[in-house]
Amino acid sequence: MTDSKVVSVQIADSLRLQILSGDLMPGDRIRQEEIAEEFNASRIPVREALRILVTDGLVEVVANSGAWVSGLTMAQCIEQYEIRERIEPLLLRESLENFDESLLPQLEALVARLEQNQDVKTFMDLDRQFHMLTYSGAPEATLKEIIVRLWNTTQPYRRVYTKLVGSHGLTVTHLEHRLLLEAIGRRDYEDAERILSGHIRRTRLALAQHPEVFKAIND
Amino acid sequence: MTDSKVVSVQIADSLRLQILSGDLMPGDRIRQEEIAEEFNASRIPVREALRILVTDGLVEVVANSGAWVSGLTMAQCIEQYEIRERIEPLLLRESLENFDESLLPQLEALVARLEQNQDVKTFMDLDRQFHMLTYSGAPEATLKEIIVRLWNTTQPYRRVYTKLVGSHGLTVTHLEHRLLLEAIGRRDYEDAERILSGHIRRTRLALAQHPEVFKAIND
DNA sequence: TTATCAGCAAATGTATCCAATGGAAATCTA
DNA sequence: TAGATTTCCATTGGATACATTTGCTGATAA
Repeated sequence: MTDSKVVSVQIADSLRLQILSGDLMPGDRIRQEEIAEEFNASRIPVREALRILVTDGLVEVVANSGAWVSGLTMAQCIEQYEIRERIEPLLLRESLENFDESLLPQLEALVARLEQNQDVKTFMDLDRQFHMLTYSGAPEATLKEIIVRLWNTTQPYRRVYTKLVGSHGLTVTHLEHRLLLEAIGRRDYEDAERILSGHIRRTRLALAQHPEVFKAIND
Repeated sequence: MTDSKVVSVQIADSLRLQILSGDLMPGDRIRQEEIAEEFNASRIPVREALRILVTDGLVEVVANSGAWVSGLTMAQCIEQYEIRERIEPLLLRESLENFDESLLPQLEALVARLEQNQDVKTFMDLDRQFHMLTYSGAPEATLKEIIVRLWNTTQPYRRVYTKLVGSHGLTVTHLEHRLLLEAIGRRDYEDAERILSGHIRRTRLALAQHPEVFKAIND
């Protein structure tokens, strides 16, 4: 039932993966017939899939014109970081109030792997896993949905930025992860919130100093 | 083009109005065929419309089962107010940094009409107009979209609550509107942000004291 | 009485076909 | 030649028909 035999959802899942992996980039056009052929399906489920991805913020559909992978201007991307800065600490607190302590070793392991990692793709994956695991105690509601959406729409720019600064541009990131992990271990909600807010804020400021990231993607 | 001859968008607009007006309530089922007949259309554009409304957070679609008007538990509604509390001040600041002074008389007029008004439906309408007008200087981007979505999904509960407390339960609201208007007139961003945050917070706390609002809607 | 299961009806999911839109090349006009 | 107009075609939007799923109903048995 959850493995979703519904074709439209399968197509949406596949396209989502392609976008988040960077296989499809902002601005890329998505033609219904092309995708339909790819999945041996008709265009109907493709259209449903596109609407689902619009809900995720990953695709833009224009009537009688077509669908494109969503892109952000630098101003929009920064705005999304400002939003995250204000609401992710809220999600973290919700999560910590009901947190499963047995997950701490997994968090620790993720931080360790992040520190040793050199590959950009792996970094994106592990970083996301780490933060989402810190949110695992929070209910599956609007707040989490909004935040996942913000992570998704900013992912292409985060990836290019990460590639740009390289692994030794991430030393502060690793320190912040350590701090966050430690605060969570102490169940110090307030400290954790503050660290997380600063973590996002610093990333935002760093991004703001690299307009070339956006020029690179927006052609 | 904006008058949208696209049937799916027309249907979505109509359903959205019905939900926001309280004509359709949370939990109400939406049958594709029924809507299709109503608009002399096939089920295809109805399905598209439902997906659009999912994006708005107004409808939930379950595969192979059906579509319903979205509803919130009390906890979810409160969470949405907490989100608003943190991000609407941000939108307000964005707006005020680029605000059209000539709109001040309109804001003033809306506040005055709100104070004199007795009707619940009119209150919902004017209150929304007032706040949205204070946001009119902000760019049409993710932040505004998120906030409109939060206003939409919480609207049924706000309506029932407003009906419950009656017009003399809104005296503090009117005072807060006055304060907000005055701060905007002075272009005092910081003060405006604080007043708005408190305005939302107070409403959240008031709602939290009336669980019967949610029981009334959730059957 | 309660639980279970087969079968049926109603609603959703998808395929195929046709209509309508919008952009771009091609043609015409001043 | 520049600009406006027309024509054409690729692509999306919608209608009809059919396939699939769901969940109800009622009969049967423990």
